Amino acid sequence: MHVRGTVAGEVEVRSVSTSYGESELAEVPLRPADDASTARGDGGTVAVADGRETTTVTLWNKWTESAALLEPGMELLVTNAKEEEYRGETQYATTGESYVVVEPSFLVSVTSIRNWVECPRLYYLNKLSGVPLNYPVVKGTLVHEVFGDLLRGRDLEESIEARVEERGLQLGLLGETPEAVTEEIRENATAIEGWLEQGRLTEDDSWRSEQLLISETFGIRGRADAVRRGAPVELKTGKNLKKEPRFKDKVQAACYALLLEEHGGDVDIGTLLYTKNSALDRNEETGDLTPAKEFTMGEGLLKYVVRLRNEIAATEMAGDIPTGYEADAKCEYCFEQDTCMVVSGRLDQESKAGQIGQSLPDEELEYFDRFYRAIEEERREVHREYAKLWEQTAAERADDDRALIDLEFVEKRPLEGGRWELHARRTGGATSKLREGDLVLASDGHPVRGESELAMIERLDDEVVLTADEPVEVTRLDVYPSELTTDRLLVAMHDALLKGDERRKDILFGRADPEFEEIDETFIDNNDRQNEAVTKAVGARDCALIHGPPGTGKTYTIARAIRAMVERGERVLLSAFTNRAVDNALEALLEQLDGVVDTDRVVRVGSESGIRDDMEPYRLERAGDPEDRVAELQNAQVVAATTSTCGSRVMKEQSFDAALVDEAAQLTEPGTCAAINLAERFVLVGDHEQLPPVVRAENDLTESLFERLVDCHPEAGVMLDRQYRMNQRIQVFASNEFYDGRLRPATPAVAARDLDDLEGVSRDALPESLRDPVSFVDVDGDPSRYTDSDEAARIAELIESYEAAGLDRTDIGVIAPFRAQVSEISNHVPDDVAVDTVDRFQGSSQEVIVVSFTATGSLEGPIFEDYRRINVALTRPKRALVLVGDSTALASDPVYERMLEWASA
DNA sequence: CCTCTGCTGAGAGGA
Repeated sequence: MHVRGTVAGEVEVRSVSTSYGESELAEVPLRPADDASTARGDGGTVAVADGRETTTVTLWNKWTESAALLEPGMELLVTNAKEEEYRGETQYATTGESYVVVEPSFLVSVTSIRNWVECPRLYYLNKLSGVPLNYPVVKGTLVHEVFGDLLRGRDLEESIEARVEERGLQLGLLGETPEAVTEEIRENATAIEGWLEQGRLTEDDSWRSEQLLISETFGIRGRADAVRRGAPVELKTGKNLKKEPRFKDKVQAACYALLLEEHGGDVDIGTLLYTKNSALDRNEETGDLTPAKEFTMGEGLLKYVVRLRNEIAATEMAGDIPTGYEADAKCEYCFEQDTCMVVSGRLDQESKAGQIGQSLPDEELEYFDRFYRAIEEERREVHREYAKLWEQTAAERADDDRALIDLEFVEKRPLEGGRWELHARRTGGATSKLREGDLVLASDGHPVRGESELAMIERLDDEVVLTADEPVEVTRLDVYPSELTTDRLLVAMHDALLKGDERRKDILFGRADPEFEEIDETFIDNNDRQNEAVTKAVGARDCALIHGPPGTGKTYTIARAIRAMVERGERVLLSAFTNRAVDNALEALLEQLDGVVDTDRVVRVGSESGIRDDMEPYRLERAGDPEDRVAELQNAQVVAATTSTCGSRVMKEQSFDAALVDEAAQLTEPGTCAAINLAERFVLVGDHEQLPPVVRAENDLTESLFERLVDCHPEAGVMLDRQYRMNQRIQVFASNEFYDGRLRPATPAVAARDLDDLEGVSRDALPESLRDPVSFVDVDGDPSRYTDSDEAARIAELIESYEAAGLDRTDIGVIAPFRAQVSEISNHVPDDVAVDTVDRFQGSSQEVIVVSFTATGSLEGPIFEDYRRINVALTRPKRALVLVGDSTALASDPVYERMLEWASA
């Protein structure tokens, strides 16, 4: 039986004498995890400390190593345990068949285990500083891709040509030619092909390539290069003339064996394929001509791998930093020795390799610590998402919008290159977070336990079209939780602190004040603050901060500033958190650059699905001739990309004179660093009175660098104060409440904006209660929590009134706080009315906005407590704003009460 | 209690 629970106290390891001799054991007090105990904990009716709640699990011998990692509160799983009666109590103990898994829901990747077994410090450094673009790695990846193609039956030459072409940009940045790369890949691939051919002649092989595997029991995930007759085959690009595979390679294969075991296999053979071994390299001991080395994986190795995995999970849960002493690796043979010593020295960390260099100042060490912890907390949240793949039922996943269940499989079509196109039909109208271009887990029923594969969503309407390596008969799609963003945040912070220049850090840490060059030029002649903002941005030696409240033309200001920089011959990076914001800013910039710079010197970097269709002509194609690809990027005077893409290997090779970051108040500090790390100077543009960064955990990431710097260096900031969007009556509340009354209409025409200005619209045709630019409609609250159907019905009537007065439905937007209410309203109103959450409305505007407050009783709840959300909602309309809600509930909060007074005036 | 965008990935190798 399996025992699972939470460690309920301190664990001690001791020795005992048994009939087999001296043995080690650890007695772990465990509070079993079962549904009953969870329910009781919630209700609080049964004391948690109740003795009967806790049992004891005895871990024997080698498993005591894992026991020593345990802290109270950690999760523990013991498989195949035996039940024992001791003094009238039921206890458990490991058996010869047992595995002990620490924090099983923390999925450790196979690569992590492989790095860790070499040296835990190597694992840490890899996580902290990432792997830069280098040729051996790109070549390795290419050989793997070709291997996969061969297994899927693709022609060798065709595969090599296509794969090299796909990586044109990377190869170009590395200065490689297609011919030289092709030649090298061919050498490795020939070894593979020969070996495959041998197999085909002698036995009936069954193959599967590139399989993504997740084990909920062992807490491991990874992607096997290939599986042959149920056993893992691991491909290596290097040479190995020894008799045995390298130990870390064995460990890697053993990880896949564990993963395969959970998926119904029973494997004890692993194959390592060293593809640089050629026929000429006859092994002296064995006489081998083949690149393949088979080895037997004993139970001991598999258990050892799980113990390694436990060390990683425990370290991550505790937030510890490895020192290298955990391993008996020899530092002098390590490729990363120098890096390791520098990082240890700069961050003042204990390390087996020793430290070199001067430690960072205390405030930087403290900063590193704080943000390292915050980012790792985010990472653990991503891991919680993985765990939900098996902890939640399909229906729960669907309710959380994280899965589409009930798909009907239609067909699979083979694609060129051995991949597959999968078609399925949606049988319900369920919503989900999934979008076209997303990478998902496509399964025939369960994302972990069933047949499952990583797939790309090509189309998502009534029919779902996916592409994948294997032909899964897909009936369900799950969001695939990715650590990529977290990885990049950590690397960005590392680069800012350890690679950033000293002057930059003086500014970031408030040790020096930003300086500005005198500029005697007028850029914008009808708006002083905009002109000042451009002047500051252009003249900044370090940084400038532009605070742009709603409708104040910050996008235009950015575009004008970039044009001025480009005219001075500078190379500029344009960035923002979302693809939408990047494309908006780029659109405005292209207008400014018309006639100033060739459009082929403006490049948009990002994925095809992320970039808006009309910006596609500017998108940097990754595939093609290396020289061409790299020229397009290097010659670009303006490069536009999301901050996340700025952290990619390709972008990290680029450098700029200036970085302009739009919507900077929505970015975490490390997120902002990913962009500004690439430039000499930076300009942040945003509004910290609107929505803050989206983070999973509450921590230091919730305050943006923009907001912190506005406080720290007010002299570097400019606030745009004239808005071009709202009728004056609409603007008043936001101006007073959020901008100290400093926001005002840019022109009398803006101030007087009215529905009557629109063609065919007559304000007098509206019911009297809606004739004012701001109106309030009182609705008795519906007691349900996140929806209000009365309110939705009332909103539908309001829309009819506006339509009757001549307004086009596409000029109306409806904003609600909850997604549930958004879909409730969508069911009541015609399709061409835009209905969305506040968060998604940020950055856009409409002629008429209707806000559904969906609040009853009290306004408790984070959604209402963050007033920045109301600021966004109330500042979207140009000519008319209608607030719909329960006045009693709204009046219970002073800010909302003031809002009511204003709306009803 | 809620809001929710990014990312192809995970692993590529060198004594």
